Amino acid sequence: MAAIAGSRLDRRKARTRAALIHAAQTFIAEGKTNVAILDITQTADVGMGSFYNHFSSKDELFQAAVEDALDRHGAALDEVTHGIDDPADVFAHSFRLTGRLHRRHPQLSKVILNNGLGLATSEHGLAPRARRDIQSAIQAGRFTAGDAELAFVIAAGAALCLGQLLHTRPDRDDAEATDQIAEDLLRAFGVPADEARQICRRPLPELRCHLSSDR
Amino acid sequence: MAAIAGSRLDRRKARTRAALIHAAQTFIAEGKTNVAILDITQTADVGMGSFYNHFSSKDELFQAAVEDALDRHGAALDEVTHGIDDPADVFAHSFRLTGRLHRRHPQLSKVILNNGLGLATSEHGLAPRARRDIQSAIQAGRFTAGDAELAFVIAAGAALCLGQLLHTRPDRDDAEATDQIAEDLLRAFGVPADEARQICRRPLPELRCHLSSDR
DNA sequence: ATTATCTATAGATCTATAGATAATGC
DNA sequence: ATTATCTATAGATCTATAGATAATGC
Repeated sequence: MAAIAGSRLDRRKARTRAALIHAAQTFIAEGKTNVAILDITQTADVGMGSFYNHFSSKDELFQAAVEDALDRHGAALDEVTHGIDDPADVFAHSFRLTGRLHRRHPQLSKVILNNGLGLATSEHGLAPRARRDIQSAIQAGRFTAGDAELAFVIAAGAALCLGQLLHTRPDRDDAEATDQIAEDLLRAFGVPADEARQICRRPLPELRCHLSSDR
Repeated sequence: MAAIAGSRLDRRKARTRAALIHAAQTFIAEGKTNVAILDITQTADVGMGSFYNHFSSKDELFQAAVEDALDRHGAALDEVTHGIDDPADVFAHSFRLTGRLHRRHPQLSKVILNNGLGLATSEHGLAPRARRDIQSAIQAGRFTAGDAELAFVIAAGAALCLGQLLHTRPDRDDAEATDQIAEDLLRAFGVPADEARQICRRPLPELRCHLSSDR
């Protein structure tokens, strides 16, 4: 929509790069990380030679593809938590949105899940935000947990495994399961039960964009 | 030690297979799943042709290697929980042993972690045992959690992310962090705080064998 | 005699680049 | 004139097997 910065040449280049990243995400989501570079460029509808204008190896592309997915997720999180002051509430909103991601944006979700525990150590996406929120909540006295890092371990692990569950059990209600776990986590971190319940029942705003690599 | 079943020929075959699996685990633990089959057979000190006597593709070998790691872990869990009746206690022992695995048997741990969320859906290793224990504990009234599957999601996620943490933060005390999370989980599942604390402070027996693929 | 292993390699596949073409800038 | 793209391919790499050798069974 709005013209992206740079010359037309820059935009063309960005388009090719985006096509490669999108193709890579398609393969990652399918668990096919052994595809030939030619397969990727064909899926991206781009000449084989163009690949090396942007990435010097398949690994570099895949890393960029995961980072792109995490950044989309991160942008969605920022949007949904914008303007919320209570860090416990921010944390809960982020977790609940993440839980809804898996069904609504399965490709994005699968790229993140396929990266596995990389999520927990990444500086993009959910991890840095959850760390920040947990620390803030502890400092503000909203969480009584003693060790922010251990609280993060529990939350990040639950977010990942929940995603896995929602993909392997299509019969389960995603919002219900997600909100239940969010509530459990708040309680585990020291939020009173009734308040935890209330926070996790607030309506979640709809998202605008970011999210889909199939935009 | 004790003679393994079968003829000498069978034992020779088993030795070759084990060498291939062990080599595969070495590479998986390093995150190198793109190695050539020749690299694997050389690491296993086995002829290239022998590979196809045992596996029809690299993928098949890697799957077997992960399964072997999970089974070793599972055998260790069974040993450490043998004779314990209270399912909450069995669960806690399993979790606490798993936490100690990462530093004591880093290769085994890394094979499991590298498999990522596959742990949660596998029928080998921790997952089936944790499911069983959580269900038993709920039925026995030891856990008050309403949904065994969601409790499992939280526990499995925590076990995985904890492993990741213990590898990326060598300064952290592994037993302390593990036992703290185990205690948090018991409380989250409805065990009274003082009892949860007590369970997670019991001494853990030393293990005999299984565990190391570097035996 | 049978079975598993090893060595060596044909053929398939993939990577990375060279050189040609097309699009944009000025 | 410059920059990005495309096509085509040389050379590297890998897979899967054929055929030879070694170990075990009887």
